[in-house]
Amino acid sequence: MMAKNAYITTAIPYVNGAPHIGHAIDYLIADIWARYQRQNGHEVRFQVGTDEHGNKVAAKAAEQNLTPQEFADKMTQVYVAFINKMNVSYTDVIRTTDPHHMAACQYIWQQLKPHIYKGSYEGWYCIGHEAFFTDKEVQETNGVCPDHQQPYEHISEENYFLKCSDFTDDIREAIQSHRMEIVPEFRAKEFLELMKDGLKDVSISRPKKSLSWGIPVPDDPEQVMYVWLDALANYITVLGYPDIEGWQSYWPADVQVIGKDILRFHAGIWPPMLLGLGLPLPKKLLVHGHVNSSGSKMSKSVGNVVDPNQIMDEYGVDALRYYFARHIPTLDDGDFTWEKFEQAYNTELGNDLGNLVQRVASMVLRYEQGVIGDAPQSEHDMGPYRAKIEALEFNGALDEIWQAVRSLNQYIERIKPWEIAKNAQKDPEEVSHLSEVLAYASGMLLQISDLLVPFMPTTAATIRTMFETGVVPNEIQPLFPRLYLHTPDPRVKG
RNA sequence: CGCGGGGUGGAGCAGUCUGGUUAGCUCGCUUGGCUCAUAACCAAGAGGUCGUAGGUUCAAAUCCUACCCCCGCAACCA
Repeated sequence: MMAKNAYITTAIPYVNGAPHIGHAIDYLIADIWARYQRQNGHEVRFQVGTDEHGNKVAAKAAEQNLTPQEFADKMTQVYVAFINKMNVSYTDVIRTTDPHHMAACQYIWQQLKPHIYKGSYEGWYCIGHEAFFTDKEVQETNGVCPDHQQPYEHISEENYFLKCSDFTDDIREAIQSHRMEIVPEFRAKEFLELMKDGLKDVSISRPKKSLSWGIPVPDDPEQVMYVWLDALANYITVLGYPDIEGWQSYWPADVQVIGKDILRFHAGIWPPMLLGLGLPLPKKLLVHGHVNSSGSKMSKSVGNVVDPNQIMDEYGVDALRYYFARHIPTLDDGDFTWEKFEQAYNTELGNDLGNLVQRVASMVLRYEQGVIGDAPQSEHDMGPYRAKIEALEFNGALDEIWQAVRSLNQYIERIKPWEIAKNAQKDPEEVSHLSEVLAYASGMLLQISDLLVPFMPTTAATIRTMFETGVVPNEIQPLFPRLYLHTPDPRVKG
């Protein structure tokens, strides 16, 4: 069978702030999917990137006495370093300031011209910022810009608009028929409800005087592209659209991973763009939830923001990947607390998995001098695991892996290799029995390690190298040593 | 009557569409067992008016009605 091409995308973060847990979830979900597909022989293209235009970036750059490009370069490095640290197996990095991307956006604009018209955009404008603010922001600040101590003005200006409304019926049909499936289902319902009166046209440009840092609109030097067209286009420009051969073999994307906050743009603006270009719609939009902290939203003012870098520094990448993959439901909101995290780390990673690996390895060392014998290949039923992954419920797939971990622990308890070892001193037949049992256990661990590959690639590799050569190395380090950095250590009395 | 999601033992969830064995699972807790292992592992147990009140039915967490509570969203928030 020929390897099938597969394409998965992540939302490109706006570089005016540092990477946070929301981004981490995005990358992690996409990476799990990508690694799973590769394991199954697919050729995977996996895009990450950064969104770098706009006034906020220009303003931040000015604060630091940098040009917008210099600032964006710096922030992109921060993001790429973060993505690497998470061990994300991306294949492409797209930057909205890439010359090819910018040229492609201008091409896209030209192609979309039949669906673009000039209109006026009304909104709340701050002269100090030279920018518009949303109703929400205006409301929250009681109509006065906190930075400039000036009331927002309600003004209107000339903009180009994309006629999303032209595509309402088509898109509704695509969602309902699952030609563009929105997962989970309730998000699809939510969006269909939102668009029931038709998609709204969206402003896709700003006058140059109010938005300087952006891609120029073709044939109109007074206008600059606003974020939507610029940022959303990345999903195809990164593949080479329109002029670099090869993009056709990856578009439409199999899965586009997004957060629930940006569903409306990916379901209401992006598809009209694609249809306007005559391109097929993505097959799936995977909408994940948000991560709360102790039940409430993470916010700087509440002071409950958790830095994913800290988690990785303290417990390692795979511990972060594990917690967010298993304890944050893939398709819904979840909760992070240090207590929950450390609990999961110590019990599930340390006691269940880590200790299991350790006990098997040490028995092979102690009873077999490290040499793993032969055993009939046993197959744990992978059906439920696969079903969960196909359904994009990665937390459920991890539950299945832990079933396997548990049953191996039970098996060892039932067979009691340490007793066989005692008997083997008198009864030579027990020698081969013991060898068989430990070989079976080692085989199970190899299988578990395969199942872990998409989720915890480093751990999976460690387990594999430990058992696959047939000789267990003498030095065994605990996979997940117990850590009590944020909760009291129960081993310490008093 | 804006829209959506949800209320199941201490915590997190499954089960609800297609009513029907003792309401399942993970974590925590208690007790027991074991000793290969990271104070780990295994077993048993305690703990639940399935949000509230009605209704349908031989039978409801599951279907119907009303109500209460929590959480998101409410179009340019990258």
